[in-house]
Order: sequence, then structure tokens, then C-alpha cells
Amino acid sequence: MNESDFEVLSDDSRVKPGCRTLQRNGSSLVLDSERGELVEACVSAKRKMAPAERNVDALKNHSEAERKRRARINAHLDTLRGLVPEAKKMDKAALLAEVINHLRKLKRNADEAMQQYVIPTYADEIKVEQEQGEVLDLELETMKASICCDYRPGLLSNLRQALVNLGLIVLSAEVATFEGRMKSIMVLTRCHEGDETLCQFLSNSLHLALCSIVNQFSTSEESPRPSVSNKRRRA
Amino acid sequence: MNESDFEVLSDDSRVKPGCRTLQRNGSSLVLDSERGELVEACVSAKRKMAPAERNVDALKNHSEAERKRRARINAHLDTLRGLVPEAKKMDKAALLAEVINHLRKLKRNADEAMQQYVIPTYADEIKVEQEQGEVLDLELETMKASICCDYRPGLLSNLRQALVNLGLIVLSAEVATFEGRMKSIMVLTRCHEGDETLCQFLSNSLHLALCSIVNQFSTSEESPRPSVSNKRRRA
DNA sequence: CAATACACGTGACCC
DNA sequence: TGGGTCACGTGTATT
Repeated sequence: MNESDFEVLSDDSRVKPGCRTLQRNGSSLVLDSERGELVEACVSAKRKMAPAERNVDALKNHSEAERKRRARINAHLDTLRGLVPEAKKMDKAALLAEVINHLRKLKRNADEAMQQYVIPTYADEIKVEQEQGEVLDLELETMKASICCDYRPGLLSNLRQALVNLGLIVLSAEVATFEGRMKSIMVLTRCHEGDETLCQFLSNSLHLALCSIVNQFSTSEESPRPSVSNKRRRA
Repeated sequence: MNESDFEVLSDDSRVKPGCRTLQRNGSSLVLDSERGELVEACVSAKRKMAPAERNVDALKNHSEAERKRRARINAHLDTLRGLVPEAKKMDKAALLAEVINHLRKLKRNADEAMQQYVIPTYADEIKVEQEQGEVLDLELETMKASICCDYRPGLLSNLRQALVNLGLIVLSAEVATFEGRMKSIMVLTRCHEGDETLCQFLSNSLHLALCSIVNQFSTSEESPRPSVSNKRRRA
């Protein structure tokens, strides 16, 4: 719609789009949202009333196209609702926020999964982070813990004892040694469900435990039982 | 806005929300989008003009709140634009479609990565295959052996003994248990270099050994040493 | 001029 | 009833 079309409505006072028009005793009032007051909107005779039906058609097509556009967007939003867990009944903004979170989380996991083979490095490293795990359609709140340090007898038993003390179950563990160095990556879960703060607390506690294991001197012999093998778990 | 407020605009013809109001010679025309034609909207004196300023304030707050809402949604959409590659200059609908595609792709990759994570299945499986391994620039003739079966005490020690008997070194091992099942994937190499036929022979022998381990009854207690941890290897 | 996409204000509806 | 979301039709700009 251009300037001349604009004058079809009013030729002295600009009618802003979406302005609510109030009418009293035949005179027209429009809400000027900038000045925050009602202003008069004098109405003159329309310049060209001949293409009135054309305008009607155009408006009808326009509104219908816009409706189609909204439907497309909302359909995609519904698809996203089905794709992202725990976002079923969120409003649009919260849904998009959840999509962003999920996207970032998946991206992080994908990047980490790209580091496929576990090979010990020469730099000590301890990392503990929470993540969403899916095991056979079971949604589990899991933690991925990785540890890289010099290998010494008793280290794995200490590690195992630390996990037992924290009430953690080892879902899977990978351990590799090379040139006297050791690296292990474990996927852990809690014995019982807990709230977020407990999860965070466990995460921090695990990190501290791993640090103490690496730094303390070895006092015990090798564990009499497989120290990194998983605890059997029956649902 | 209730029924009485509605009549402020017209008391005979219902003005639908968003209907474009055209005005000619002081008389008001509204577009009836259902019937697709312009209908007259007779204007009567407004019932209560007293709360006019309140209505103005309410409308101003309302429109501003709506603007804030749109800003939040668009901010999230922009974030998504930055998060999803090749979606920088797409319109809203296409952007959301790309987000859906990307989300599904990442989810697929995550599922595949989760299959990189060793998770026991309910079907027994023994697989041995030769492959070229690279460990810190060292070209090694390696074998990847995987075993999935019911877990029972002594199984890991039997496994370890079988590897020792075959003169195999465990470069890395991953073991997981779930619901009484066990799965392990090991990357193995030979103690000394040998020719191709020996390699093939070892591969077959290992496969037989794994089969016998799975099928035989447990006769020994758990290994007195960590049975799945790697042998330390110094180059 | 078409078609298209976006922002806007607004009515309806829901706690 | 006030503060929130949503769908609507429309004005405007881009192509």
C-alpha cells in the first residue's frame, strides 16, 4: 500500500497501522499510540471508490495468506513441541527457549562423542558433568565422569570405592592405559531419583573424590575384585 | 472487552476483531471477512465515554506487553538462527523447519553415539574383526573384539585368561552391564609382530575362546586382579 | 501490479 | 480484574 492508497482512508491525519478506531456521533477517533491520546481523524470522500471490490478481494487474499503463514509457523512449533521433551505445554517463547537449550545440549554431546577413542594424555584431567541419558527408552539423569592420570596399583579400587560411597551406579565404563598413563570415561547414574540440587551436589562430590584419588598416595594393593567393571543392575 | 464494550462500536452489526474499517462521507463501512463484502456499521452514541482514558491506558499497556512478547520470541528465533548453520537469512517458517531438521539430525547422531556407548542387548553376540589401529602415531595391527552375554561371576577372569593364553594385549576395553546382561568391546594387539596367517589364526582362536567362555559354566571365583583394566603398556 | 514476510494493535480468552 | 498468551486482519517493505 503506497501513499495514494493511504489517502483513501484519511488525507490529513495519518492513520497508523493497527490503531483502534473509535467512533462517536459520526466523528472518528483514532488512538495515537505515540502521544497516548485520542485524536480526531477527519474523513474525506474517498478518491477512487471504483476499485472497492478489488480492495475487498485484495484484503481477503491478504488475510488468508497471512493466516496460512501463521498456520505454517504454528505447525512447525507443534512439531518442535513433540520433538523436545518436557516442552509439551509451554507457550511459544518458553518452547523456543527449551528448543535452544536442547539444541545446545545435543550439540555438546555430539562434539564429545566425536572424541571416540579413549587415549590417555600426558596432562592430568578430571571432568564431571551432568547430561541426559537414554538407555533403552529409559530417560535417565546421568553423569559423565572422565579421569586421566598416572596409573598406579590401587587407583581403580579407590575409584570404585568412591563411586560406591556416593551411591552411584556405573552404566558404562571405558578405561585405557598407555605408557604408564591411565584414562577412564564413565557414565554414571544415581541409585535413586533425586532433585536437581542433589544431582549438582553429587556432581561436585564426585569431582572432589576423583581429585583426592589422583593426588593421594597409594596405600592399598590392587583390588581383589574387578574395580572398574560395572555393578550389576536389575530394574 | 465484554458485550457492552462491544456495543460502543456498533450496536447492530458485530465488528469482528481486526476488521478493516473504511469510512466514506461520515458513514462507516466494515469488511465482513466471512461474507466477503462491505457492510454498513451504524454508529450510535457511546454508552460510557467516562472511562475513555482508562481504555486508552489499558490499550497502551496491552500493545506494549504484546510488543515485548513478540520481542522475546524474535530474540529466541535470532538465537536459533545463530545456532543452526545455514539458517541465517531464512524467514521464520523456513528457520523453524531447519531447526526441526537439525534437531532430528542431532538426535539421530546422539542415538548413534549412544550405540557407540556400549549397552548390552538381549541377544548374545560375539564378534572379532581385524583393523588397523593408530595409537599416538604408532601403526598397530589391532583387533576389535566384542562380546555380549549374560553376566556371571568369573566371566571376566575367564575372558582375561583367554586373552593371556593367546598372547594378546588389551589396548583399551569398555564394559557395561545392564539388567544382568554384559557387553564388552576390546581393542587388542599381539605381543609380537607376526604374518597375516598368524593374525587370521589368532582372530579365529579368539572367537572360539570367547564362545567357550560364554557357554561354559563358571568354575572359578572372580579374578583377584582387575580383569577388565588394561595391561600397562610401555612402548 | 503481483506475492511474500514481518510488525503492529487489538479482541478473546485464561488464570 | 489485571497480566499473560494467542490469533486475527491490516499497514508496510521487499522482491
